Amino acid sequence: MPVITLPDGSKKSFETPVTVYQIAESIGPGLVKVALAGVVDGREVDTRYVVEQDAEISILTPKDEAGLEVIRHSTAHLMAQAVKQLFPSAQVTIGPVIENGFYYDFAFERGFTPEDLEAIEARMAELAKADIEVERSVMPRDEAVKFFRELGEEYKAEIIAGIPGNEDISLYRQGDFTDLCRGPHVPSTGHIKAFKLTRLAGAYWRGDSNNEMLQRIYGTAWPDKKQLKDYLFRLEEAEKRDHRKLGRALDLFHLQEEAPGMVFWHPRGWMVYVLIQNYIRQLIGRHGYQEVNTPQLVDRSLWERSGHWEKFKEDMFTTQTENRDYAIKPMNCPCHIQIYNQGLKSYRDLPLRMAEFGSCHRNEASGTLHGIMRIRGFVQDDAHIFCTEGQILSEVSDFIDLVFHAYRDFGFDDVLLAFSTRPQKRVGDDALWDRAEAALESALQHKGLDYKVQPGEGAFYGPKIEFSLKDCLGRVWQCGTIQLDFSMPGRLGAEYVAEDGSRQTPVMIHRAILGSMERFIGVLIEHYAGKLPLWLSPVQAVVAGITDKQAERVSEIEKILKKQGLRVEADLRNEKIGFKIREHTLQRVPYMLVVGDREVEAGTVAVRTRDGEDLGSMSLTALTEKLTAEIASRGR
RNA sequence: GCCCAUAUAGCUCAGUCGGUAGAGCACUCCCUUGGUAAGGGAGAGGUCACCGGUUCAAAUCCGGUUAUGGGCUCCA
Repeated sequence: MPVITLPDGSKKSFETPVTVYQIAESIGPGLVKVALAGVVDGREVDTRYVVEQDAEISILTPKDEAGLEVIRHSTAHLMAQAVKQLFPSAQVTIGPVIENGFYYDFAFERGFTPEDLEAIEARMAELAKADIEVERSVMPRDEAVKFFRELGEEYKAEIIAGIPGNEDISLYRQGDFTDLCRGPHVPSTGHIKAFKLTRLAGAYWRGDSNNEMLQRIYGTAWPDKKQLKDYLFRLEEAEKRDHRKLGRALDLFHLQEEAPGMVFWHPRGWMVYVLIQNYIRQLIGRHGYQEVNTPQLVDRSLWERSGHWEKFKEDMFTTQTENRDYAIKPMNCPCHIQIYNQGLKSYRDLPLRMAEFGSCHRNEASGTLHGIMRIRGFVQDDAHIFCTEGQILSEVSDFIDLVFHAYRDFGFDDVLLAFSTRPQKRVGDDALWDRAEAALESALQHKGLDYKVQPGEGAFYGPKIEFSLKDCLGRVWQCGTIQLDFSMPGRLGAEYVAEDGSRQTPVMIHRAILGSMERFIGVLIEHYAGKLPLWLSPVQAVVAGITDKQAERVSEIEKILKKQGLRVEADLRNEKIGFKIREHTLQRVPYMLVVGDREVEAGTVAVRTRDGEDLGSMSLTALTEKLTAEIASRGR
């Protein structure tokens, strides 16, 4: 008879086989009400699952991450049930759990409308209220295929056909709706208490753009109404931080129809841009990089030799004169090799680190464009390191330090690493790839860093490490990258003279810290909700008088602070001080320096932060010291 | 590129049944000299994204194009 071990180590023995539900019952009446599923010896099961032998068991409730996933998964089923009731001709396909919610893809002869969504949501609420039991059953594979075929669910039948023949097919039935599913699911629909359908989208069957387009409905689900409300509130917060909104509101940049996917930088935005560039310049200068600049327009033949033409010709902008075809450069590496190739290099020249704020254009598919985060014309903080195989470890290692240092200066402490290996479509033979992958991974291990492996996700010429940072809302942005390339230098004829006088091909390391300047600025804007740290603020302080009596002193202060290298503006408009403060606060200007008769008299300014904090009056010297210290600390 | 939606003043948006367009903010001018998030008044401002169709008549209905938004696919 089963002896059950609970998570706290306590044991309970039962006379006869018991269900997870009964176990919950034996622990306490409160638990029974919230029990969603169980974990038996590490396997998630329904509450109706019968435990016959000794086992370690835990009960999943809405408080557990796994319990919440059960709710979300069951909400997806609930949605599918509602859709089938309202639109019987829709076919169900897949409906997985995703971050914060779920989606379900349907094959339907027309698109769903927002009105449909409301109807579906209303029906879901009814079905949840009816508290319909959810029952699991098992069917042999062929029978299951037949079952779904007869229902007209061709996609489900196709999914089952792909499941190994020896596996049981489990089905979940709730009222008139049956779905193929591994489970577990909530015991009854009444456990689904708080959900909302959030958006409609198209999605390809099996994620393949050659397949038909399905209708996807996204939803979110939570243990209770309060958590749902909190989530919707967080969504609103994210919307307020949207870099496209802030970019306009703070007069940083704009985009317009005549240049899709390309940015018009306004003075304030460009100030941020240049500040970041100068920071990177200074940083990599200390790490032995030399900055270069290369042409925008390069003959097609170079891209053919580099291998880009074959793989990316559809995505490159091209132009021609009388008898030559050019491509606007989509990346900088082939050009950097041209500089390398000028003059014979010695092993003594290596490692040679060549950096460029390389302006690149890629004809990204129209549907992928997004604000300044995903654009067609962008600038990479790019560099290529030419070195020997023996130098890889120290170069990669140094770069990892560089990335972490830079991210911290920008205020990001949480950095995630991913290691990507050889993709299907690639250049270079397998022996090269073996060496490249081993070199990169050993650098990673040498540093003792945690990283995720992404098989097949490498660039076509070599494996890579990607550096992603987490912003204050927990969103992850891939920015930095380091990629080993054992192929392109050889293809483009780069070589050096080794110690023994022989000609050797250098290894090339592609790397970027921020990735695209545009995208990185977009990330910064959203991370800080526009309140850029002082060192990056386009306007660091505004000086304003109470009335125009102080105008002269205000201008004088502006001049003094500017002379000290601070980015200061005077607000001499005929407006009340409250109005000026409101405007500059909304513009996220870090400091307001208010000058009234008292301050003129005392030779001070009254300082107020953009967060509304009153720092009182201080002398210009004290102010400058404070600001200088804050600037020096950057985003740390 | 694919699916769905959207496009009206500088910005954010309203515009009913098809009858030549409206608000708030911003802008200009005037009054106001006011101590920490909006002082008051007046004025100016629109080829309703673009092209075509239906109609006596189109911001409105239909078709196409472009861009934008949400996804999918892609991302050297």
